[in-house]
Amino acid sequence: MVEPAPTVPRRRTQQERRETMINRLIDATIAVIAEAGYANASLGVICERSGVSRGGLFRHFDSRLDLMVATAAEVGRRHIVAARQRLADLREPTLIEALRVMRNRHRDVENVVWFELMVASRTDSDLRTRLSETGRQFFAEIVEAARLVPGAELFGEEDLDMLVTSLEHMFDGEAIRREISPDPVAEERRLELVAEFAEFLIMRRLNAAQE
Amino acid sequence: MVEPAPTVPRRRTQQERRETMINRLIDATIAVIAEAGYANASLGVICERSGVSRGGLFRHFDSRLDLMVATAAEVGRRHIVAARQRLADLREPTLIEALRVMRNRHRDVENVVWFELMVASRTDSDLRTRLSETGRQFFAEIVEAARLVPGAELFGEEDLDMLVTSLEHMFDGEAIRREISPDPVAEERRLELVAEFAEFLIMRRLNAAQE
DNA sequence: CCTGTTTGCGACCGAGCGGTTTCTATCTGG
DNA sequence: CCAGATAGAAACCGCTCGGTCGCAAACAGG
Repeated sequence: MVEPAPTVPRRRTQQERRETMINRLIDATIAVIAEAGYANASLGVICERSGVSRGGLFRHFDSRLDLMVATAAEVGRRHIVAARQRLADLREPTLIEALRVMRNRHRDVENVVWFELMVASRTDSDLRTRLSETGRQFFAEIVEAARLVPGAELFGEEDLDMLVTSLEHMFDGEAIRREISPDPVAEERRLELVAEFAEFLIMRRLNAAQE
Repeated sequence: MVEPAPTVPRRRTQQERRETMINRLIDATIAVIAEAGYANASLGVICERSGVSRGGLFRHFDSRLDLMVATAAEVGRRHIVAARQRLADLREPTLIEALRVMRNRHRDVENVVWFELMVASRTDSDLRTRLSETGRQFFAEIVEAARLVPGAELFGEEDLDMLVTSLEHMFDGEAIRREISPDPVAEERRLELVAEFAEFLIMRRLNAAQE
């Protein structure tokens, strides 16, 4: 019993064929949304990019919306995995290190795609409906990941949620702005400012707890 | 000499005809972008909304891009005018009042349209190029308007710019998020938090100046 | 009032869109 | 090895898009 010659591709199961196809499509969708935006991510360019035909695409996704929903779930997943990984890499991250991780995450394609989907959701009720559950889960997992940062234990769920959301908005806006008119000096100062503020908040909590 | 009967519209100059036409088109464009987003603001719906024909539109704007650029200039103008007005209304605004003004501004149609245009700019190089000058001017005027807030005099141009930009990003993000999944409690807490932080910054500046 | 110019209209155009259909290639279970 | 099922390709469809064009109405100025 020998393996088939390497020139002839080995037999793949239907499930394998299916999964590679879906992965290629989602990868291409992520790349295209990041480069061209949600509205310009047409099935034509996604198919071209992924090397999958239109027919092949519709075999696995019933509509463009379905593809976008699946893509949202995937970028959300990757975002969380990467964020936890980066935070775990530096065992005891300082505040500014953790903030830098967060900022870098928000500059990555995954988060840019998520942002594009959120902005599109505002004016596309179908997309908004379909993404609502994914979104809730995603936001919850973000806050959960934020628990890995020292000092986070001082804040209740609601406060931490609000803090993290505020930072997300700031870094999202910065990520967009820097692709229009970059300002690295201000970016660095902003990071330091936020770090100082976070330390201020932590100090205040500690003092309050002491009394 | 009598005025013509009111049933017969009075004679208008060519310039008047032109200006009312342009105003109607830009007003409609603002409304449509705010409701449907930049990508879905097609000339068809803009014409329908404004009551102007396609031919009429192209008499005054050579392309959709030109219309969008003109719209950007107009929303920028209105945003600044309104912001200055609101700040002037309360003579000596407290920090939290000023922040509330800013937040309300960012929830208004004008700023939503500006935001849509900025997000679209990221992936549309033509739009980005055409809006770069308008954008620079706009950002500068925002920072200038921020000088009306007591405490602003403590900060240099660059620092104030960075602070205001950070707040803009936060409020922009919040304005989008609240149309997807509103959270009024967190919004209020966020405003208070930011006010506290601003006070913290001002205090630190004052102490630093004292030494 | 009358001629030339500007303004406004709506039918029309090619291109690209999301989605369907038809047909072939590949895998599956017996 | 073979019949039925799944995967993948490509031509095709109706529709909407931004933009053009020829014509009629409204204004301008002598």
